[in-house]
Amino acid sequence: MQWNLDQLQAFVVAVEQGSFSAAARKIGKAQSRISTAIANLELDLGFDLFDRSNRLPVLTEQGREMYIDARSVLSQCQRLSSRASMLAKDEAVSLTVAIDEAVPIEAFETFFVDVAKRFPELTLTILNGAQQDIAHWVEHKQADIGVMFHFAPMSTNLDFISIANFRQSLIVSPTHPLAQYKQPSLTQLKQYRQLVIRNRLSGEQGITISPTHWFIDSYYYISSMVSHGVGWALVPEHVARNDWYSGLLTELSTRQISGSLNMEMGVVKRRDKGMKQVLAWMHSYLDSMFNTV
Amino acid sequence: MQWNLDQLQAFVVAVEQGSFSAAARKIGKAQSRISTAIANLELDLGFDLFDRSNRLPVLTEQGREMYIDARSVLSQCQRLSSRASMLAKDEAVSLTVAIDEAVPIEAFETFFVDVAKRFPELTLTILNGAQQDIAHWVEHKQADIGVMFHFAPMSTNLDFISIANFRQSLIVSPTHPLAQYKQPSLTQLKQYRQLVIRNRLSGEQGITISPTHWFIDSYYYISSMVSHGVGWALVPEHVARNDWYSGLLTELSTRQISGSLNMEMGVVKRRDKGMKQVLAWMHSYLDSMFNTV
DNA sequence: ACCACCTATCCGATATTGTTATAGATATTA
DNA sequence: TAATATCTATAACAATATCGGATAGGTGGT
Repeated sequence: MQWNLDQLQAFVVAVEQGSFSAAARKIGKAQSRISTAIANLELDLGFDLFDRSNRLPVLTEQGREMYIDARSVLSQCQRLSSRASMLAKDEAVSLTVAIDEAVPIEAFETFFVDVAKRFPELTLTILNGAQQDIAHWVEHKQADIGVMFHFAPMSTNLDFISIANFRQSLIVSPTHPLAQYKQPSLTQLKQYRQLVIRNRLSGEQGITISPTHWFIDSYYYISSMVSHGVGWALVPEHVARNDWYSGLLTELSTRQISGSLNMEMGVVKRRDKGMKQVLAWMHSYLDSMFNTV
Repeated sequence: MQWNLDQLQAFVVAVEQGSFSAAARKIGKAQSRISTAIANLELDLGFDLFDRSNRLPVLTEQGREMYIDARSVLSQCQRLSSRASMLAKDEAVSLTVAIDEAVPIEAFETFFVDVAKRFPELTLTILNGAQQDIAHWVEHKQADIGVMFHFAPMSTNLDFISIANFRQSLIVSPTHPLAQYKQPSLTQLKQYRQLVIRNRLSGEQGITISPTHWFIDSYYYISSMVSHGVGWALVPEHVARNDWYSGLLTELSTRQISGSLNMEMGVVKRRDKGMKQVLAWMHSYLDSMFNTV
């Protein structure tokens, strides 16, 4: 392999322009350069790329194959260049987004499509983890940005920007004693076991009402256990919605529960990391996605 | 973009070897070349790739990104080179296989996996078509090789190499009058409409027994019409097998039908096309796949 | 302090690449 | 058929880049 990119470019442009002279004009070099470049390339590859028996060169069968490969090499080079110029402007070219598994992922499908459209060269990595992993990943630089729920203040290294509120649902199994009450009172709730979300790492935890309660670190485990009659729980509305429909869970009124039942969903990022263009764009996108509709 | 492949190679090898000197030894060039190559590359990209404050150079954050891109450019180049050397040896680098839709495709899954293993640089295209399309595609160079059934002699331009025999099944709908007989006689069969396969282009056709018959150009249309009680038909065993199980079709004995009920499945290729290595390999593979087990 | 090994830079010889000019070939047009 | 325009290939020569070797300066380990 001694051929070089100039030869490849000469070849590709010649194919696309249909003649060596036209290619030379297009690139802005002397015609002889195209001619010799392609001749050398052919010498190096070991076969002819063009059939020159006619006035205009026409691709040989092998040339047609090489054209495909040459174009793909050049487009890889272009990708390298464009990513390099992003880096030169101190812009990010790869980004890891960590999303709480309890966040409704459907809401982000169009988001990711739009990211791909807006930043075609961006290498995006998506991590999906339990509640407690998200902030941890962001804080320890395994993720650039995270989307998660929270109740309590974050580590001081992290910025939390709220982008949406979710109502919490009070759920029980249809066979649970509480299921007979449409609007259970606090006293009634306190008689039964409550399953409470609790962040394994930070210790951050949800609203605790009943004196008998278990802490669990995943909303999905919680709703599964609730459906088996282990107790009652407060979970984000969408987490349990599928199970209402299938009859595994019943939703009860939360009117008797004092205090805010809203959970914030938001974006976390490291405080020390600059708000690069991509991050800024993502944030304003998510903000308008959830807050203006 | 004025950087070149030598610079990228110097960069990549330097990363992998951990030092410029080691990279120079590895490539077999003077150390100064690596040093200047990388310096020029950095100058061109607009940022440093290595942090040289320590004894050994260590990748910067941007360098880490560029390393990924550089490696992918070089591997594309390698692909181009290896495909070029195939072409120089007059070997095929891309191949189109056309497969009759009536051929059981499951039989070819491991085949394609093995092709990919044996010829990693091969660009494979698979066409799936009705009976009559296959030979046509191969004859008109839209496919290099075809897998199909046949009864009658082929065009003289085509080689047919038999690789397997399939039994034909006699099928009727469970509600069809013939379904009451386990072993229908020829006389009985002649009383009802037969659905016969017929190649739209070549006119090649299957065994015709009943004086009242329709010609249809797809086995799947045939078995679908048979299941609706339109008539009876002879089709390759596997085409109808799913429908036996689901009760849509009944198979009857073919003992009373004289003549061969075997269909040949085989490989077609143009007679004028040389048996390149890939084709030879494919043929012997398919041969042993069907004939030695 | 010494040694081994590293990177950056300078230097002269060499090779490559680039331009211009020209010759031969092939379509188009009058 | 002859003139014209346009194409490719190649020679001649200038500009530039690349080559290996030598050297200077730095760093880490003994």
